[in-house]
Amino acid sequence: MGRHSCCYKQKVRKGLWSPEEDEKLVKHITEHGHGCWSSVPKQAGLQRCGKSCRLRWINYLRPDLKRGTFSDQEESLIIELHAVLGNRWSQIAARLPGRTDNEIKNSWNSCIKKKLRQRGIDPNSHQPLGDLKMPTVTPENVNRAVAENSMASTRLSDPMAAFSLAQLTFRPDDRPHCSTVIDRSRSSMSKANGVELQSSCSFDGGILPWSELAPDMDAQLHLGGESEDLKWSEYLLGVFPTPSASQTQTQSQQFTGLGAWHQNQNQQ
DNA sequence: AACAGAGGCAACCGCCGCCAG
DNA sequence: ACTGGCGGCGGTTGCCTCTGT
Repeated sequence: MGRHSCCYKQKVRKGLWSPEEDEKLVKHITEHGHGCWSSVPKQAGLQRCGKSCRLRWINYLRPDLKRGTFSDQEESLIIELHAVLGNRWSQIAARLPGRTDNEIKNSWNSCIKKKLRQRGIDPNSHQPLGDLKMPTVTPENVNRAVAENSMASTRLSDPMAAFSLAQLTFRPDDRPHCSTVIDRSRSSMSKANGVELQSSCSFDGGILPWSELAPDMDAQLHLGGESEDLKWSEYLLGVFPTPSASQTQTQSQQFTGLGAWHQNQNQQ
């Protein structure tokens, strides 16, 4: 249990991914798809375990990632979804196109929780701190609500409506800046983007279409926050070719900053 | 300028569920 | 029915950067 067999078979590298490793993984998946993750490291020439490759791809190399600061709408949405789904980050991520469960989880733990407490809201129960009269949003409650609604074609709209969530949303004016700054010098920052995949990279793991869950927020989500956010794809455009361009360039041309990474590695 | 503490974030660990043999 | 392999998930860790002194 735990560690997969592939991790025992060969000596696998750990720690931050180098640009070369990213390049190899992107190249392999772009050309062949990931298929069986456990075989990806070998086929791609990586000394990593399959799980590590999968994680790296899903969280950083996937071309449809948005990255950058969470918009107010996204943060509010995360809070609302967390009130209903709890720590089911993958399901929450499924409602936020371009966001990963890891990113949302990190944001929740480092940023959003703090903000909720500052507002006098318990991030676990989503109720005012010290207010014990209100029914608590527990996993049991959520499960019950979800189960009840799943009877009718697995819709979650009612559980969402069952909880009064207006109190949980942030006002845009007083939010402390919660930034995910793209640091170009950081060694492990992936440089991949704009790669068209054969394999699916859509958010299809959700339990129902986003439009069914909160149809009117869908538009807001795509409009909000874009202007101030440094979009991952935009950042990467400078160092990584667009899909059309990538087909005519060698992969080695698509990555920059190798020197910085080597320097970093040497320092260690 | 140097240091210490806090915060952010990438990656790993361990567990679970599914599925094929 | 059982077992092992694998994908997926959530929790946690540890490194790096930032910020305050």
